[in-house]
Amino acid sequence: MTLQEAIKSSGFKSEHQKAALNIMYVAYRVKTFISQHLKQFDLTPEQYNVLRILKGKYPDEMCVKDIADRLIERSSNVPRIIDRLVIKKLVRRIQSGSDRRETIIQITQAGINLLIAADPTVDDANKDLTEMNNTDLKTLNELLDRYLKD
Amino acid sequence: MTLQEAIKSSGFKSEHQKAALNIMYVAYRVKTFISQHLKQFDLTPEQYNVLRILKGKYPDEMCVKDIADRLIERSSNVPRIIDRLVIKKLVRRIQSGSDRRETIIQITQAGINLLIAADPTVDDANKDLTEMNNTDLKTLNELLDRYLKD
DNA sequence: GTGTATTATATGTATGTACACGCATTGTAA
DNA sequence: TTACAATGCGTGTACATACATATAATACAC
Repeated sequence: MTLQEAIKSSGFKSEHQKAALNIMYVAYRVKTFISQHLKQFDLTPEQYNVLRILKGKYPDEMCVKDIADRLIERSSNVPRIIDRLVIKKLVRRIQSGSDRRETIIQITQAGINLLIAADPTVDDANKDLTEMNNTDLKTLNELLDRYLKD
Repeated sequence: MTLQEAIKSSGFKSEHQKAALNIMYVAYRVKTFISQHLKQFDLTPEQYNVLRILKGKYPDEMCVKDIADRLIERSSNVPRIIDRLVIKKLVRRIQSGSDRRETIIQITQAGINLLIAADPTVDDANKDLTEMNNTDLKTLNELLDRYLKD
């Protein structure tokens, strides 16, 4: 379903306006799709992303700020996402020794195991989203890389 | 800033994965940018979209479902967005006569005036987001239109 | 016409966001 | 050293989301 069909409208003021709406529409669909596939693991996309970042650095330690810097959404709310991961025992909070302002976040073995189970599902979901061939995907990525000014 | 710079990573498993992350990253930046420009009008992007849909049909009447069908996010929460617009006297709720399950939502003159003030700002913001020329924007839109399977 | 399914709207809960702020700690300049 | 600025983390509030559910009204099968 294209943007026009989705919002029952085809009157766009400009390619600029259509592009902005189009990007947000496709992103919404992508996020929803991934979210549905993560549900079986009782993870939200945000929780999954935090876990993925932690596993990527494992066994290196990361503090809250390190995680926030690697998130797509520059969330000021990483502590609350971590709260929920701690409750599920997927990560641990440890007071840093070197800088006592920092909280070190460690992924637990349970967190690693959950990611090992979830990752193939997410990879498959990313591929199932689209039938686009690799050439077109590359072009799309290049255009998206150039879309934002700064 | 490209996706790689933003998330301090360049290791993508595939063009599929990069495209999904890229779309969500650019969408996040677009939404944040528009949101900042709407702040001066005390509107969230969601509230702005609902108002814009109502003005687009004005003076035709719309019920809650009609609005939801035209939103990019297929929100089940249009009633709560309308709650906030009613408090600001930008829209009115009216019980439908033809089908008493429906609630007719009318944009008020204050709502129309606010949109008249806000629309040029949003249009400018859409253009300020990017330096991309119209040819590339068209290509981007075509690729986005083809990205999703269904 | 009656009973049941469907539809339109609203609401409760958990989760997420932006923004503002508070607190403790660290860095730095006088 | 001491005062002040900056940093890292957490939290309060308003707003938004998904999902499940509730309620009322309508549609439909029989």
